[in-house]
Amino acid sequence: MNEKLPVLPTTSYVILGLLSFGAELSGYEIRKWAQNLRFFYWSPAQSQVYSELQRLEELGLVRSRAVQQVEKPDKRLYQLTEHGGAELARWVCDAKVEPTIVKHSVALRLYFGHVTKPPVLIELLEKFIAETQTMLGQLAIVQEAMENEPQFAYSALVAEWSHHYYMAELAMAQRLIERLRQIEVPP
Amino acid sequence: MNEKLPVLPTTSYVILGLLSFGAELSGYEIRKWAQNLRFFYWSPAQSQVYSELQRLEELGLVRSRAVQQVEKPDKRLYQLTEHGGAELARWVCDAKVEPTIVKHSVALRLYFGHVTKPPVLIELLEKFIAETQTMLGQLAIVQEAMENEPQFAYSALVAEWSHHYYMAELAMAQRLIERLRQIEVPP
DNA sequence: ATGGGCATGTAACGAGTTACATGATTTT
DNA sequence: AAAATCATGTAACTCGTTACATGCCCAT
Repeated sequence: MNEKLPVLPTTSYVILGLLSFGAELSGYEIRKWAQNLRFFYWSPAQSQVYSELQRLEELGLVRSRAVQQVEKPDKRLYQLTEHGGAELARWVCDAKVEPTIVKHSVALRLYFGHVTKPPVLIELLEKFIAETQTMLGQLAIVQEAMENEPQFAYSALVAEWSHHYYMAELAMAQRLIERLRQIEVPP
Repeated sequence: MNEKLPVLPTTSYVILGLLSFGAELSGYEIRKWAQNLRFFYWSPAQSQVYSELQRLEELGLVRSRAVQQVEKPDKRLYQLTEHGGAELARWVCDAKVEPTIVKHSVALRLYFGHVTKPPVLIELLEKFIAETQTMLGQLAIVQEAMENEPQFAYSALVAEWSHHYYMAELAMAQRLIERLRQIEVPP
């Protein structure tokens, strides 16, 4: 088995990683957890999670068992195999550092700011600030749930990283609004 | 024409936006310019740019003309149509603020830090710092080229935003290394 | 003469989304 | 009674990448 493991997309490692915390998880649970990573890693669609799980099982990186539940729809619980754990560790340790992918549509729209007027851009940045504050609020909830849980020490570290990132975004958006106001007045 | 314009991917607006600076551009030039946006907006593959241009022309948002060159391969130069300019302005002003997509594979690997040991993670963060410094260097070159060019005032603003972002990433990675060193020693 | 930059494009594939379908349970 | 949550999955599609193919110019 897996003599020549195909190159897996990062989404696969997200799934392997979540299973590495030890709990047996359903596709549904993996999906919900993956959404909490959206602060630093865009989470895939629900259907993507299920198809990735199928592939990972075919590759022998995860194993599953069906659970018949009383008065609830059937569940399939997944866990990491030895191969899966080894492959995850290999990826975390040895994979080369890829540049971070950012798709910042607000920055992009500001880049094309000449097609409109500063007040419109200020409004855009104000909406962005509101969005960012919402994200910070959601992040705080996730952070609270991890407090003093030693198994989530690294998760907490990354959450803190995200927190700083969103705070910096907030500060920068506010500074840009100030700048745009200065342009707005003179002519 | 375009009574019902399909929903366009952001990549389309990147192309329309670059053409909105006024110059007639070839696919090749658009691609090269788009790469300078990678600091805040991941640039698409070369083949993607060409196929997007074809679609935009079919939709009447851009117009092209072939240029026969002496002793050089033929060139096709694109420019924005009125429709294209209007659609771009509509997008910049009216499109709703989508959450920023981030795919931070280093943060993700740190999140799964429990599968390895702190020294490995420190090494990972050091590589990340080196990568980030490279990005800052490349950004500085782009920034220099825009200095005192009034048509690129907004571009310069966004470049500054990116600069702050990478500086914050640098600071955070350094802080995380300190933290990991503290974990490393005691047990 | 070898490699890099200019210039365009196609074919095949994989990643990822949207929408749909089903059905039970729990909460409002 | 309606809406949200739990739970899984398929089908159709688009986005985007990789690899390939071509050919000329320019610098070393």
